[in-house]
Amino acid sequence: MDRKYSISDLASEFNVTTRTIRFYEEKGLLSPQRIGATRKYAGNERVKLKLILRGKRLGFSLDESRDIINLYDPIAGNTKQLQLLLDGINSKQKELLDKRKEINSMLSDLKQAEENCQQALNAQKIK
Amino acid sequence: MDRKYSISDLASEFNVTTRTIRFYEEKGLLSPQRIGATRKYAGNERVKLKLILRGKRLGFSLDESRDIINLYDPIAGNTKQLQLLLDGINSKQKELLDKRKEINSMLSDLKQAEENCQQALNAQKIK
DNA sequence: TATTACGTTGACGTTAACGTTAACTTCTCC
DNA sequence: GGAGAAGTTAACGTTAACGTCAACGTAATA
Repeated sequence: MDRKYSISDLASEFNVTTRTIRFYEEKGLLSPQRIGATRKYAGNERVKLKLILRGKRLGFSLDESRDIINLYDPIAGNTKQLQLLLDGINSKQKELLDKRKEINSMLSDLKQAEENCQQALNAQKIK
Repeated sequence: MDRKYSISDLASEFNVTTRTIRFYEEKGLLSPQRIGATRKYAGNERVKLKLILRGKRLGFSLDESRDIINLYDPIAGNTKQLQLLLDGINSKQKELLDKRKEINSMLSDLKQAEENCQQALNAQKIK
């Protein structure tokens, strides 16, 4: 049905303030329609916000998130543009694979710490 | 051999400024030895710095990184302390699993975008 | 011996990402 | 019709994470 959302709809759905959403617009990350002065967000704008917040949780800056969003942009006219877009996508993919590797090593570090901790706890129990 | 490092050794190895390293100390994340007034970093301090920077790349704040470092702390005396430590480790593990999931969905989004882009490029070639 | 390199401690400046407050409009509802 | 509730712009405040001097000490080296 292609619903529309008010600013506070999105704010409460994603647990951010309306100030935050307006700030993202100010930075060129969102571009809602206007009914008079009031903002109205269609589905694609909602998705953008979702992408921004996911980016944030993964340590991307707003500038980076803007770039990421643009990678999904279906405009990209000529071949050169498309090639640039593809390069951007590939580079961001590598970046993410690196992050995933780092997460994995962090997880294995923590697993080690967990075992040590378990060990020490068991030693206490025996006593 | 348990080498020691100067502040600029670490700075150049990890590609940060000495200011950054001193700042981390100021925030209680590092605690190098002193030879006179000069800082000297042993292996464990070097590892801490590594953990901090990895944390940063994954979107953790310095406060969070300090907590993470403390999860590896082998002091943890009594059972209650150990249990708390274990809880902290488990909670951080879950957090990381969440991040990994988000990375995976971002990767699959990008894969989709890549295919679309490839598609469009092929369409250009045929022409 | 003077310059160059590296170290130190302040202390103030900067940027990203919002928070907060003010002053105002517009809509709904009792 | 007046009292919220939700929207707006504008402007200043705040915090984290450093950058950037300045002013100084020390140690090697040309």
